[in-house]
Amino acid sequence: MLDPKRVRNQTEDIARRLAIKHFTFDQATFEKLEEQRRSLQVRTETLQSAQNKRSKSIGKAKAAGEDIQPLLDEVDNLKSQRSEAEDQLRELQEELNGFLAGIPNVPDESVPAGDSEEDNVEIRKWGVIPSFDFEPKDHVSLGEQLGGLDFETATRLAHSRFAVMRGPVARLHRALAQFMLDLHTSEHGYTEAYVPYLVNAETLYGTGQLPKFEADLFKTEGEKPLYLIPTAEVPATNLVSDSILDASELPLKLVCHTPCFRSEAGSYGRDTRGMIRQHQFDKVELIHIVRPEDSEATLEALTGHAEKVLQLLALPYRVVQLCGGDLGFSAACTYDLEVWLPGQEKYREISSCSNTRDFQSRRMSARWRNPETGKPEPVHTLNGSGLAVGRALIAVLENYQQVDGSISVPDALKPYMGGIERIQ
RNA sequence: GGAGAGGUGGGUGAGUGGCUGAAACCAGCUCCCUGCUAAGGAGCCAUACGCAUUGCGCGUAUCGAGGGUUCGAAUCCCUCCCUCUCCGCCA
Repeated sequence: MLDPKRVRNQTEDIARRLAIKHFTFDQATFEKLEEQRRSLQVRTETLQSAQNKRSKSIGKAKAAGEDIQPLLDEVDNLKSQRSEAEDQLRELQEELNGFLAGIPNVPDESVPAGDSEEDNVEIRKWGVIPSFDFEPKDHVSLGEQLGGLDFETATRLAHSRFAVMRGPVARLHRALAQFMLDLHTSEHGYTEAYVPYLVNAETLYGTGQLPKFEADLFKTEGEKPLYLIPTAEVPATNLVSDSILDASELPLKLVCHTPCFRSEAGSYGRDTRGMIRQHQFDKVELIHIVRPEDSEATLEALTGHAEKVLQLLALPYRVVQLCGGDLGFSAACTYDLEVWLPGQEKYREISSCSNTRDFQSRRMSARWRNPETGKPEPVHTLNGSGLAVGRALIAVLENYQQVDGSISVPDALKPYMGGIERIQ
């Protein structure tokens, strides 16, 4: 949610920057709604105030033994006017809220213009792209050959876009998650958190998935529906919703390993082969809750923490800054980490690190008490994958493959593999 | 799932229809006193929105949530949610 005051005062600037995100801000509608809201609110409150005054004087008049009938009549009249104004105000308020809730976050000035992935800007590269003296396979053939990746059975049990893992490959998957969790907690100062995998609509509203992106979510049946989380960002960021944090509690750094569930509506035909794009995948998520003045530097640090995972796994990658057209709804600025996949001979996204500034914190009412003003002010929230576990598994399989189709275990993962040095 | 008890400000906790946005205490903040420590004294101390901003400010809403009764609700009624205790069930 954008700050309504800011939208009012800097309308032109907001509209210009939202255009970079390919969002057309309907200034006329906003101004009309805002003006109506204001006059209705004043009217309602004035009537309410008058009514309250009469009601109070009734008590006094009664105690003094005076005739209260004239006052009662007056209140009756005020009341009908007020409830009419109230109904109009409520209706308008809902319309205005709906309008504001649908506006994406304003991108930072640093965000490059562009329409899609193609226009993202490469910031840096790390590592050496491995050269094979044989034709490298992709993870699907490698996984099937090892008996560790099974998509057919998963489809029988559930649906397409699910995977079954077995044996050392399943263990490698677990090892990756454990390794990431240990790295972030012991080297990068994160606190581990375990959170619900099913959340309610309010929680999803807080981080920005609702109301606009319900189609991407799995929803449970029932009187009070719950949704499977599409990322740990949702429950983990909402840990601070509806609260006022003390300055001494910031920054809050959380790491969270969860499965993620995405319906991937609208992605038919994309990455249908293999486990690049699944309905269910694991992710280790990094969350920062910070003071506003710290969020820019924090995004750099957060991205560095995710990069460290790839560096320790010796997987070549590059960092790109997302262009306006590729930026997510809640993000003001995003860096994607793209890992090299020899099977595709391409860099593919393995992490996305975003600064949402006060966009999510306003929606979920997460504030801190600023010692300088003594007032509660919205915190800044950031999130980043550190990393997507399924895609990390793909990257390890493809980059560490040997000529015979076996996989040598990366040094960093050996402590987690119970003595297995090679998967074959 | 069944029975009972309860949800009030950062915390404890008073408050059964008007003078209660809410006593008191604790924590916190400011000032005074004090050689240090300890103790003491005075005051401040919820949030959101709006109006006015030359300045003190003023208004509305909020006592788990929503609805109702009433001129007037933290207080009465209804529904829901949550917490605790006991029972059942289970990991």
